[in-house]
Amino acid sequence: MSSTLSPLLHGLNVEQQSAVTAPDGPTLVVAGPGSGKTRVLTHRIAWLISERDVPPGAILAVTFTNKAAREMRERVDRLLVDRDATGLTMGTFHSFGVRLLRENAGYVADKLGVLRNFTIYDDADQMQTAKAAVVAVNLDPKQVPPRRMLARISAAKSMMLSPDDVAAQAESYDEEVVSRVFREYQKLLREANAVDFDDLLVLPIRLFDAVPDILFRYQTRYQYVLVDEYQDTNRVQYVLVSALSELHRNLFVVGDPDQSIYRWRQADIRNILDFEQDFPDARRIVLETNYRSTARIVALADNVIRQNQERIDRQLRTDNEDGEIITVRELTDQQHEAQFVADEIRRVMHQTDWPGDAFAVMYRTGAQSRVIEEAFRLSGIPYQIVGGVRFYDRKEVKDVMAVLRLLHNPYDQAGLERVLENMPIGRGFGPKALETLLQWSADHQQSVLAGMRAANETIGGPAFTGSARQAATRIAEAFDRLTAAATSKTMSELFDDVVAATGYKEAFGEENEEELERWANVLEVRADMEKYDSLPPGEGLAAYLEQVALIADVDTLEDDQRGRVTLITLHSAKGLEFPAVFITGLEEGLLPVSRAVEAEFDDPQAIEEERRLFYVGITRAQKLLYLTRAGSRIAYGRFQMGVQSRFLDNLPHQHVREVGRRAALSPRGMSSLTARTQQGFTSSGQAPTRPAGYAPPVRSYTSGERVFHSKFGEGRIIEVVDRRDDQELAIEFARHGRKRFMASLAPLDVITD
DNA sequence: GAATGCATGGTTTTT
DNA sequence: CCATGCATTC
Repeated sequence: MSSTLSPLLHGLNVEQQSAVTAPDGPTLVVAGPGSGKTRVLTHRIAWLISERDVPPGAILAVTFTNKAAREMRERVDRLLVDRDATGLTMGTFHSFGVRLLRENAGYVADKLGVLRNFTIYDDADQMQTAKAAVVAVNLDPKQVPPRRMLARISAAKSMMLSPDDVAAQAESYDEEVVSRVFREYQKLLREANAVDFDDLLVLPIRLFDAVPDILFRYQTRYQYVLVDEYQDTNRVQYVLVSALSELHRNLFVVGDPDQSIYRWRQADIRNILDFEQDFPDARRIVLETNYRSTARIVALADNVIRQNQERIDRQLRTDNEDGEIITVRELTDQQHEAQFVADEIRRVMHQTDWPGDAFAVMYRTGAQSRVIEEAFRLSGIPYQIVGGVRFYDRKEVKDVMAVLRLLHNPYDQAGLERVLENMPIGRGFGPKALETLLQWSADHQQSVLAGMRAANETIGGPAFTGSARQAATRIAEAFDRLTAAATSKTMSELFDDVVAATGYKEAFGEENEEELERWANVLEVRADMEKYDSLPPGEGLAAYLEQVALIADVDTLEDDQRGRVTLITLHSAKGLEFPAVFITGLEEGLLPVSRAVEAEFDDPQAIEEERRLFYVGITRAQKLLYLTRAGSRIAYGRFQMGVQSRFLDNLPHQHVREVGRRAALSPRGMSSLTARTQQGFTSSGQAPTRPAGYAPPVRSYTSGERVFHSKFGEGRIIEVVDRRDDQELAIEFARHGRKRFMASLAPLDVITD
């Protein structure tokens, strides 16, 4: 390396540079929001390749989403001048897990009993399997909800517990039940030659245990292991990463404990907090200068996160300018809230020329997007939703996908059930026949398709009734033809065969608008598959299915969707940034979510995680930040009064302007309706008490009041016109004459003296 | 075995 | 409010 500064270090601050050029050995980078974490990672990788001559194939970088991986790879490519990053392994934990299982398919089949063409079960498949498992162990799905079982099973897997482990540790009937369902669930997965998301992490570790040579090969290969979002890794991921980096010990992790928001998914914050205990020689680098947000936003974020008890004290800093004041806004109900967001986006767009994609609207639960969507449609604001019903979750898309899955993995029970239930080809093959088939498959260790084929074998075949046998024969023939097509035709040709052989097209009416659209979605799958036409037939199918299984909501977020406002959950928003951010639904029960509020006394961590989530949202904003809430909203079809979120307490009032209805804010703890009624009967005339330091509540202005405007200085209100949710003010300024403002938007303070 | 209608109960968050 | 599951009907 020459003595001149590497171009890779240009524009990096001292801490960032020391992270990028950190010597070998374990390194922990604690990176606050907007502190250039992605830059550090990409520059580090580029630096290893170009300055340290590390072969790209010796580097493994793990990210949280596919999108992040994609972007990071592009950035590394751009940073490398006369080299390229071919061979660099970059992806999510799950995609890496799949890759590992595929690369060692022979051993995986021998030692773990999972064949090379395994299917990755999605949520619905997992749920179906969990339900079948509950039934199989003679329990009632109504009393033992499969949903909850699935959560428990997933939790167990995340901690690398086997059904036997769970059984051994069981101390209650409840845990006993979990272990039994877990064992059955696992058995069903194997019968279907399927894996769930957790298996993608657990199976590689089991493989390493079974065949240490394989682990050694990967340890040798990956001289450098880098992990992004380390605060959100769970136990399995921790074990995987530790194992892989054990030989070279070049583990470089980046994370921020304050942004840990996946505890419910067994993310273990101790992974990052204890990093230095796990690796006593670890180097620690702290990035705390924020380059993303205005000083006001940073101050607010800092103020919010400081209220968490369980945290390492850290100061967020920025050299950015103050920026615009932050707006806290209360609206009467969720429709008004949505309309406010729409109107405000319109207004700011007009004023700034920012495109729609400069804006993001965030919320705690997916259900909240609906009303916002409606308001946007009415206002003609283009938007894209992250989450909600994904394209690949649409029924018609999943139906077609199920056929493809079955062609790839003839054991795929969940796939077959879907086909039989929803496609014309399944006519005449009902639940009874299915049960017979599944039983036969389990008994004979044969695939479900093989069972269909064996329908006419009088000895040893499944004991179908006459009509079911006919149907089975028909189905078997269709799948035989399709299986042949799958190995000889391109993906788009295969698609055509699939819809023809299953009679699926006929299932859609011609006149019905909705059905036409659903059919259009099916055709969209074809367009999607065409991208894989260039691959050899068998491989195209495998690659396509895998891609679809591991795709996440954020992965579909398009950067080139110019002009579209992003609607997104707070969870999905992690790692993103936008010039303007609206965080909606700042109400008790929503943010923090009710489950956390209920658990408040048993589990204070739950509320703290909610606060971190709020913090993540705040720190996505670069220039403008709005926090909104509705005074009431319709939940479960019923009217409900809202109580302001505790997270709006104690905001630094110099950075915040609160605008809302005149109605007093109710104290928490009782239903707001009750609170208001009680207030109505109080004769003391005293305002309800508030926690100390609470910023003055939003107020309505009255004519004659003296005010201070941040730009025009002192003035007096001479006219007030009430508007919906707002007031129009005419103000006479001492030095600037008369001006008109909307109360909600003008940077005004009332001069009380 | 399929279509239709009613009741029920459920909402965090996601790879 | 909604999606899902179950019962009733043909």
